[in-house]
Amino acid sequence: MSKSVQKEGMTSRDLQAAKRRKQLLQTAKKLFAEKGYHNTSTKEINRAIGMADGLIYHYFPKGKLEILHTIVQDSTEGKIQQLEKALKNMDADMPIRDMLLKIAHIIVDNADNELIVILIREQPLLTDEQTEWLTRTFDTVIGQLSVLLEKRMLKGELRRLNCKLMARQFVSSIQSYLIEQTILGGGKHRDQTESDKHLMELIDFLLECWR
Amino acid sequence: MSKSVQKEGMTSRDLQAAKRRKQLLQTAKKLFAEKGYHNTSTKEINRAIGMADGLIYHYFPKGKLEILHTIVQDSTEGKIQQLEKALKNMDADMPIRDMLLKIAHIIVDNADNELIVILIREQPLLTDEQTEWLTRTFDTVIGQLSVLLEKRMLKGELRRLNCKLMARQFVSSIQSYLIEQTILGGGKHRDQTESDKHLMELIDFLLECWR
Amino acid sequence: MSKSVQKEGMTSRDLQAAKRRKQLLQTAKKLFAEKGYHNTSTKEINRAIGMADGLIYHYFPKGKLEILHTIVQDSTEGKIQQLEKALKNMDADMPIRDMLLKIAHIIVDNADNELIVILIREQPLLTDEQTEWLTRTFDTVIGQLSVLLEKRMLKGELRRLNCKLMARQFVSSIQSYLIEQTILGGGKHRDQTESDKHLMELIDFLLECWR
Amino acid sequence: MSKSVQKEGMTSRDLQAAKRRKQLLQTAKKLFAEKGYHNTSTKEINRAIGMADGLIYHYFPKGKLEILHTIVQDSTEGKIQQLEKALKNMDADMPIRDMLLKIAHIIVDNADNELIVILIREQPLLTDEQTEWLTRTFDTVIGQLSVLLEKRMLKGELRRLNCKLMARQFVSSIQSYLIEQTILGGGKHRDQTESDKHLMELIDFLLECWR
DNA sequence: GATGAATGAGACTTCATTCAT
DNA sequence: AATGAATGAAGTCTCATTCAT
Repeated sequence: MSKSVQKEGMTSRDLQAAKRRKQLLQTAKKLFAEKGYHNTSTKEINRAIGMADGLIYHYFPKGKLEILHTIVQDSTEGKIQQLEKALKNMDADMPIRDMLLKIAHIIVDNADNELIVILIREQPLLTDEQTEWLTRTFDTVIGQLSVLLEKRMLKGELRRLNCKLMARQFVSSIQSYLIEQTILGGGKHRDQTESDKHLMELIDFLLECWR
Repeated sequence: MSKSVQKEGMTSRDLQAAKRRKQLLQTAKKLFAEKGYHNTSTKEINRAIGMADGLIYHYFPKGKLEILHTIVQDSTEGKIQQLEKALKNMDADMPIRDMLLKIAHIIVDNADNELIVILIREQPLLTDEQTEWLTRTFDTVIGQLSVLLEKRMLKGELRRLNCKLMARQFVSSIQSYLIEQTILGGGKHRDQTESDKHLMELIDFLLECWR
Repeated sequence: MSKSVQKEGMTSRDLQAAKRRKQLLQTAKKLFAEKGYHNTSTKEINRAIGMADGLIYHYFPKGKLEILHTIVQDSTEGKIQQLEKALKNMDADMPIRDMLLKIAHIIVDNADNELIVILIREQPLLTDEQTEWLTRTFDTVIGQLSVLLEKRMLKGELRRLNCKLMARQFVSSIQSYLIEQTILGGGKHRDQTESDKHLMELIDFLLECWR
Repeated sequence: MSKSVQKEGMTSRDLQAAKRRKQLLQTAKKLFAEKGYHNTSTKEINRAIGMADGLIYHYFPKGKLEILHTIVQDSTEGKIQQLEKALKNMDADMPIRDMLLKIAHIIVDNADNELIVILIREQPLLTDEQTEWLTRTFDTVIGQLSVLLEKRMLKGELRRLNCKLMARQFVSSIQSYLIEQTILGGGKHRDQTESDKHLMELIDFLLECWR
């Protein structure tokens, strides 16, 4: 009876416990992203949610590292599927500019900033499986994206160019944008509108290049 | 009297000391890049170069963090100047493809992989000055590059496009390439030839887009 | 109303509870003997019998130490009486070899191996009363045994020797045998037949010495 | 350059360190024997010798268990050789009573009480090698002792009996004596004279049996 | 310059025990 | 009776740093 799935038949106590666990993960994620895994003590996590020191080992018997792994697992789980599905169901008749914008948003919104920071900064601490996930995600997106671009090319909406490289170019742009916003950006928090404008600018330029 | 510059009048003892210091920095850099700053103990560094535990504070009185800062300082020092100079002296008559390839190589070779990993992973530990260096480097390269591209555009070698965005696109591509090779790549060590081919492919595609 | 004695008028719930309690004691005894008291957590005991963590304090309100004391109490209770009775009722006409063998078996069978390990290893944790039991048992056995041996001596079945020391010699032999089988033996589990043969050999040799 | 062997060329600092290490082992041995391994905290050991908390890991990097293993190693090392040598060099012309007394004293004096308590109580924590040492010691002593007894038998000083079993009987007696003095005896500390008298009594009785 | 013993704060973790449900 | 979340003291261990030699 998985704690995270089974929601019916849970007593209020189970619910409370599930809530604690979730809160613990959220707080740890925030702190890990902010200050780094090694710079965040378990005590600090506990204090942040007003929890007794030992309780962490009730929820995560293998300790602090299990928390990190669980955070990454929970945050990435299903994301490839979501991405693949979204890309697969992309409407072929939608204007290409709208399509690219939509894809960009899916990637950017899907990738929460805290997760990105953790994945990059704490990568040596991740499991092999999780490290592999990073690579696979890129490849998947590029693969499916190049298929979509190819269709547009055949319809004459784009010049005849190497689709794979077009896809890589698109992903590189988004990646740069994300890294700038998370790792390098540090404190600069631009507002949503400005962010959107930046994405739009990127995509319009790409289209100009590809037409 | 900077230890690393002044070479005349050094006794053999001074030379030995300078050698030790250099070795310490190299080893620390390697370990920091491999396992992260917080996961590398000073003891580990000392053991790696067969040095006594206390001696680290002779070379770096402010301790471990000073080592990190020195590594970053030494590794980045003069790099912007080198880049600026290289970009400024770029031959205007060189075929554009060769020019872009040369620039790409300057960036890639300039940026040693260990440094990149450290700059990205340990960014919160860097001094403000060093953090700023990261941003300035990008801006500098993009600025000068866009000037170079504009010249080519005026000569009719490129389509009329936004030069700033072209430059960003170029830098994003290189950045993606570097990140793939360092942070994400993990164990995959491609050989030099394959790396060169990849860079060439990127540039040829960019040129195709821009013409 | 001792839970382990009173069997009539028990509801099925009482029976279930009595069963649990017994199972808990058995499992704890096994684990304490195997890994030591301090190396066995209450959680481990609970998991082993599939019991909730808190329930241990329903059965043993004073906690873990009470379990140890109860194990020792239950295991030793009545054993001196049994021994005394068995020794007292020893048939005076039985061949002396059979008598000694019978006594040896009474001691060995009476002393279950897990109990011996616990008594010796965790002796500092026992109550004073229980510690005293250990000494008294030895003295009792030696005292009564020496009486039995004296009778045989008077009947001319044995040489004229110090009966007390004969008894001690007998007990020492059995003790060595038991310690070899429990503390030192570790993994070596000889079968019953071989064990019996060893005891017989010991006794035949003693008789040879004493005749 | 082994710390415990090389004594020449040691600076006063080395000597001081060696002294500390020895003191640490002695104190830990005493405390482990007194209160048990799990009941003795590292802090307690440190306090007992006025040492800083972390220093234990300078001397024993693998921690508390390494201290126990070192204690057992140091205490047992060379003891078999000593025993074997002493038994081998036993004067064949010495009166048999004196010989047995001497052997008893070698065993008893060789076996320091703290070590015995630790070996028996903490046996599950020992290395396999150390556990094996216990068995081997018994076998060795019994083997050599039975050779010595056989010689006496051939000289007519003893009856014709099974030498191996005689040796076992001797060792069992000593073993019982030791266990009584250490594990079971608890606080009772008899004086040396009384102890000697007890051993003598044991041996005289054995000789009476064997003649 | 060099050594490594010494320090002690603080990290992670375990565990018996309590208690609301 | 039963559950398992909650508690917090205490344990083991790590580590950057200091300092006498």
